Amino acid sequence: MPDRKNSNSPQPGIASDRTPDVPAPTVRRLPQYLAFLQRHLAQESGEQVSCTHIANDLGQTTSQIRKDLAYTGIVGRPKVGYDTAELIAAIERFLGWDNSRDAFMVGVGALGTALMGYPGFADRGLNIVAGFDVDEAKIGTMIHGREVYPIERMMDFGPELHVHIAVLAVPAAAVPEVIPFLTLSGIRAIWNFTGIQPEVPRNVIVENTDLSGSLALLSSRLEQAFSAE
Amino acid sequence: MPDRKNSNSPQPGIASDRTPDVPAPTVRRLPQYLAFLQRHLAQESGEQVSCTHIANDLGQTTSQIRKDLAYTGIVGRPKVGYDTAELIAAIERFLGWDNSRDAFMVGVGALGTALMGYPGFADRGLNIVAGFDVDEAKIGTMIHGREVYPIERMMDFGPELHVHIAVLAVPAAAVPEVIPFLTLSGIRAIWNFTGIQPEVPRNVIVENTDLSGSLALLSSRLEQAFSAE
DNA sequence: TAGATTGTTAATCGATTAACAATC
DNA sequence: TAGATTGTTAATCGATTAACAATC
Repeated sequence: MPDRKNSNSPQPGIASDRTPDVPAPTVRRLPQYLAFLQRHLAQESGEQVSCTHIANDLGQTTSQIRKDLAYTGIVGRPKVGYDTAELIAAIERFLGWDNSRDAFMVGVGALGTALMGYPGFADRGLNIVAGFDVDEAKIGTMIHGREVYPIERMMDFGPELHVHIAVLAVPAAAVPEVIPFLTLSGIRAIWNFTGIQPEVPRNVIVENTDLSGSLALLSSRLEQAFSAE
Repeated sequence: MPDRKNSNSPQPGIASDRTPDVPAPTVRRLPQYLAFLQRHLAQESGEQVSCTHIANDLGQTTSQIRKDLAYTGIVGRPKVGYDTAELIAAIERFLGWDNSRDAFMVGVGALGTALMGYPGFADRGLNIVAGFDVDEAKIGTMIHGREVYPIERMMDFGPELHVHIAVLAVPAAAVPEVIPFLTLSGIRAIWNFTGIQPEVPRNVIVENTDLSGSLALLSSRLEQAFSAE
């Protein structure tokens, strides 16, 4: 049996798939480029942009910028560079940020509440339409204009509203008991802020955002700096 | 001139430095291990733990666990494994999470407010003692028990309270005007949630936590999954 | 045209995984 | 002792950086 895992070799005569296995680090950098390009477009003579330009502003190499941008499918012009508006459109399209998608907030404690008020989500097409919690006291309240429902109701709303994304911000200990509600509601992607890896069916996408990992990096560098004194 | 950059070769006769250049991915994983170990210690017969044990729970390889743990300086015993409590202590010590450190929250909008109410910081020794903002309406209010001051006051409080850490959660556009206040206040480490790379003196540590990078990864995988249907 | 910039291949770098001798 | 697990070195893998021909 041939090992086809991660095969990057294009098969002759067969059109290549839409997304040819873009490295995660590249995808993570795209929003940075996007933010720069939006600032750049607002300036005088910002219609065109070169890799040198982007690299200087973001403190990266031109090689990396060129390689990253190539994944979005955009084509530049030698000597000239890229058309800024076109490049913005290409990145947004690649990320799906040109359409808005609805999502549920699961767990409306301190972090969940904060995230619901964070404009960065809506700016990027992620539209939180409702909150869910197990806490009786929170049910029926409004958070930044969205109502909070008992978690069981997700199984009604999910299929009804065709919502496939959940932002998970419950306490770590509650993760195992909450996950079944998500999977039974038709959720296909979970943005997980709990720090616990949830057990989900293989077709459900989980993206972990772990604040403690970042804090660990900050802490250890600080330790190092102080101990060097 | 010999190239000493990133030299890992220990010099004979000279005691090695405290922190021998631990890879960032390793540091980011340590909090995961810590969380597992704390759960593990609470169980029956959780006094000892092996790499196999940790790897199974977290879905990683034993090689990686062993390598990561070695960086913290802990020594295990063949056949037996590690002493759980000792391993917890070693990781906390490595990260500096065994002492608490004070920090300022700069920018108390939606995200800043949320982060101030997030118990995960205090659990890991990061103690937010005050908030700062430019918005007149917010000054003087209390957020989760901490008062909000005008940003200029940071230059008084920083040196007075010996606070060296700032959590930065102002709008991206406000970053350039806010940074001078931090550096003039004796801030040495910035946990940056703005998505903009701030210009700081070389001795100031900046750790970027960019939610949009994570969202980008989630979005692109979702795009891919939907387009495959 | 001449020169700057792209697109892409090759070289380098660093992290992960595999393997295995040492050890309790 | 026999066998499981550590500590560590070697092999693999993948991302970043460098280099350069193609191009407008």
